[in-house]
Amino acid sequence: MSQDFGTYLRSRRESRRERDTAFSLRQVADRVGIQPSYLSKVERGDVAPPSEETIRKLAEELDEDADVLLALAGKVSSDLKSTIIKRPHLFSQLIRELADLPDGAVLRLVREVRDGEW
Amino acid sequence: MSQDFGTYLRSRRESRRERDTAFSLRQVADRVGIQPSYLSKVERGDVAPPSEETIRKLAEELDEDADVLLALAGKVSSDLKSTIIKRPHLFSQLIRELADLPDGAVLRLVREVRDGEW
DNA sequence: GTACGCGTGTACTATGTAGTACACAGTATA
DNA sequence: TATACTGTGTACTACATAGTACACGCGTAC
Repeated sequence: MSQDFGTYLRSRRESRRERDTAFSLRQVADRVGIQPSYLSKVERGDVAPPSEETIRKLAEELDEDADVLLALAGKVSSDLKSTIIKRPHLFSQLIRELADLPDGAVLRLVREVRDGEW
Repeated sequence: MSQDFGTYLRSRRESRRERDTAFSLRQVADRVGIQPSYLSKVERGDVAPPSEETIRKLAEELDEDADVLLALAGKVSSDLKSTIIKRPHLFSQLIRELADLPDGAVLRLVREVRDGEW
């Protein structure tokens, strides 16, 4: 499950590398501010996924969705956490209500909230 | 912030104790399966809040809402996390959309989903 | 006046998290 | 054939998490 994270990360990096040699493991690690050996271990799932902060930097570097990358690492963005924590009863209810609904229904809800007057 | 957790826990326990002497710190700790000295430290904010599992037991013991207690401890229920992690893009969007809406609007949404045909 | 239950202080621990530092062998480059 | 860059192996670390174990002094009830 957190093996997925590394595998995905590597595939994304390798993919970018085909067009741009600046996406070697070493150079990405340098730009993100971590040791290449560490990134190597992360990509091979040899160690647990990095911290949220490091994942965010990797996401930006590779032009990926941070929320998705965090999810692959088994984490939830800290801003979402704090939103839930501010009104736990309300948000817990809602999320449990939506847990089993199909994508379409949730998406419709997202749009309704965004467009509608709430 | 996690001082709140202990303070709240103590007040809830003391409150129940007024009517039922079985709610001494020692007895609650015993029933929950932790050391009294540890619960003492938790209630006084001397240590960080316990694990989710222990918080759940405390919530049941004191007849409190687990989500609220977890929130006071700065945590989000793991079942909510995994719901978000399964569809990160969808749920992250939605939660950010709702973050700044007033309680009433979110509540209306909860009800709408529960009652409506979705 | 002692046994009991109470909350608390001190000391310690196992496991997880999030990495660093450095050396190494292989490959490409000049 | 040096040089440079590549990914990786090994060893180590600081800090956080989630507690346990045991002893202590205090008040109360018998």
